[in-house]
Formats: sequence, C-alpha cells, structure tokens
Amino acid sequence: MVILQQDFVFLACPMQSTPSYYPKQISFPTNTNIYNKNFFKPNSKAEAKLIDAKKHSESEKRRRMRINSQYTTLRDILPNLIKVNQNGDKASLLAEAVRRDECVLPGGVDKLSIEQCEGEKEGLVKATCSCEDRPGLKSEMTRAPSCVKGRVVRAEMVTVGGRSKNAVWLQRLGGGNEGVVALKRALKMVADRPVLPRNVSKKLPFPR
Amino acid sequence: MVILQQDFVFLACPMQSTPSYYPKQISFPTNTNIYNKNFFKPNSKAEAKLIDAKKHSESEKRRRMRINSQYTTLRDILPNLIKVNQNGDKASLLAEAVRRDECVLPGGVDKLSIEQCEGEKEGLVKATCSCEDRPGLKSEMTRAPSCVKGRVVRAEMVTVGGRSKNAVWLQRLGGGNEGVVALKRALKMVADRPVLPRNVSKKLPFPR
DNA sequence: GTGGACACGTGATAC
DNA sequence: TGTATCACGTGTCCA
Repeated sequence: MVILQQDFVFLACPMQSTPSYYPKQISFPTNTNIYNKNFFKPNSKAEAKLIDAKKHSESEKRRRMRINSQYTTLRDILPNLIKVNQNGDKASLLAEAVRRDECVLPGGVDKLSIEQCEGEKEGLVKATCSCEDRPGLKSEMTRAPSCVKGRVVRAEMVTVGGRSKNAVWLQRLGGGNEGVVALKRALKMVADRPVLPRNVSKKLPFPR
Repeated sequence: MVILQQDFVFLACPMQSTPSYYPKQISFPTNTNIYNKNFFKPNSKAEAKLIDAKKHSESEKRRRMRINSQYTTLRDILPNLIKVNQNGDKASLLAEAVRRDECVLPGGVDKLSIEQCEGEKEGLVKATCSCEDRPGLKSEMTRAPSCVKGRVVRAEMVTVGGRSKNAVWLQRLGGGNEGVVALKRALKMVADRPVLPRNVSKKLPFPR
C-alpha cells in the first residue's frame, strides 16, 4: 500500500506528537559504552558497583520508556469516551484495549459460543467462532447451520493475521437445547477442519 | 444477550485461569483498617511512619496487580504468533494490542486516508474513514464516490461503541491527484455531517 | 490529611 | 558472562 493522502481531523483532543515505539532490536542511543569496564577501568570495587548500578538504572529507564510510549499510543487511538471519564490510568487503558479487542477481533485460541439475542420476537441466535482462516471459511460457516432448523439472516467475518472471527445470526432455531448442541457441533466441524498447506496432496503420507 | 453455550478448545496453550480484572470501584479485601491511626494508636513517630510505609507498599502492590491482570488477559486473547516468537514482554504485548486495534477498529478521532493498493492491474484505491456512527452511514460512504470516476468494488464497516470505521475500495479512480482530492472531499463531507439526536426536528431553533 | 497514580532505583532471576 | 525482564518499596505529585 502506498499512502496517497491522509487527513487527521482532531475534534476534542489537541494535537499530540505520539512517541514512536522503539523495538528491542534497534538499540537506543545510550552512553552505555563509557561504563564498559574493559574500556574504562574503575579504581575500586565500590566504583565498579556504582557503574553497574548506573547502567542498570538507565536500562530500566529505557524499558519504562518503551512501555510508556505504548500507553501513549493507546491513549491516542482509544475513543474519547475513556478520556472524558477520567479513566486514563494504565489499568483502565489496558482494560479498554482488551475489551475492544475481545469484542471484535479473533482470539489466539479456537472458540465457539452461541448466544440468544434478547428483545427479538422471532428468537434470534448469534453463533460466534474464532479459528484459523482459510479460503472459503465464511461460506462454510454460513452453510453449516443447514443441518438445523432456522434461517441464517446475517453473517460477519473479521480476519486479522491469519486468524478469523466469524459470526452467524440464525432466526427461529428450533429444537431447544438439542438444536443449540447440533448447531454447535456443525460449526465446530467447520472450525476444526485442518488447514492444509498449499500445493500439498490431500492424501497425507503418514497418519495424523 | 444470554450465553447459551460456550466452548473453549485450547490448542497449543495450556489451560490458564485468567485472574479477573478488579475495577477500582470495587474495594479489594484489604486489612487497611487495622493501620488506621484513629483505630490503632501508634506508640511513636517512627512506628507511625512504618505503618504508613506498609499501607503505601500494599496499595502499590494492588495497583500492580490490577495492571498485571490485564497483561495476563492480553496474553490470553492475543494470537499464538506472539507467544511462539517469545514476544511476551509487556512492551511487545502492548505493541501487538495497539497494532491489532489500529488495523481494524475505529479510533477516537475522526480520520480519513486514501491508499493505492499495490500489485493491482486496474488501479485499486482504498479509502478509510473513522467517524461517529449513525444510521445509513455505510450507504452514504458507498455512494459518496459517485462524484468521481471509478467504481466501488468493495465496502466494509466496523462499528464499536458508537464509533465507526468504514473502508471503500474504488477501481479505476481517474483524474490523478485531483481525483484523490475530490474523493477525499466527498468522504469528508459524509464523515463530518453532524449526528442529530433522535426525535429532534432537523430545523434547529438556533443557528449552529 | 488521605488515597491514587506514577517514576525511580534496586535485587532477583532467566537466558 | 552481560543483558534482558520483572516485582518491589519508596518519594513525589495531585485531587
């Protein structure tokens, strides 16, 4: 992607220069070398200890900066809501990031959940599923409920970094708890289907 | 929503009991009261100081616990990728959470960006836009490019907490940089339209 | 005066 | 080894 034009329209919050994140791989500009004992011989054991302490505290300071620059970024990208509520402290910031992530994005472990949507006259049920992404996953997810009663009225998919979160809404899912169990089984089969590497024969040469 | 059935299928990572987040409102079970000087008179100034220090360090420990329980949750919900790369330290964890959030979810400030998709023969352009959600926003976003050349081949929307992120893909956007500017202006008009409160006449009784 | 939030330097520990 | 990360207790600032 080549960014052609980018516009930032700041509403409530003032313009802030976001400190960029310094990855561990890129060394920070430090004066650590002058403390190197091979380069600068200390006069005594006490002096050596002091130098070590200084090195240590400076490296810890850099670590804190790395972490805090992430908090600053988080403060910038999270919606204003959290700021006006004075919930800008670290724990609340993290909690909000977790809440947003959990709500929409696929998790790292395979999950399957079925929920009853309240306030719906015709009994709307939402089935959510996180798993590895693969071609055709969404249509398989949408077709899976064909083994139970009910009609798919909506389907959503969000894929990030090879992991996929699928949601399917079903109207008039019949059969009570048995219907729920059957739906769950059908979706689980789709989610559990192994992702075969491309250009590899489906007949595996060894047992799984 | 009523959760009917929820299934967790742990693949690579072992079962972990995630410490739940303790919101600040709910007081932690502490023994703080026994340190209350009105309740338990200290014998000396030194003793009072020691009690204060103890109170302080315990409250700081609770704060650390609040923050760290969020990191644990984050470790659980972020995809495995990050774990196998041994990037489980706090800064990397935060960076990954930021990356995922930024990539898909709407931010707290209104944004508008237009990107050229590389490797596309027919000149595909992606326009992204974060703003307040409102009924009909997606269709307005999809219709907005009608004032420029090109065809909308795809549109996506993610809405979380009243904020919306919209993406529209255009094929064969003509007019060079002028086309980009015109597209930007059209989308900005849609994004900037004020959200009127429900059941309020569109004819405002006072000038804006 | 009280509690909450943060930065700091230090000891422990892992690789 | 040195070089990371982390938890801890403390000093300080602010509401």
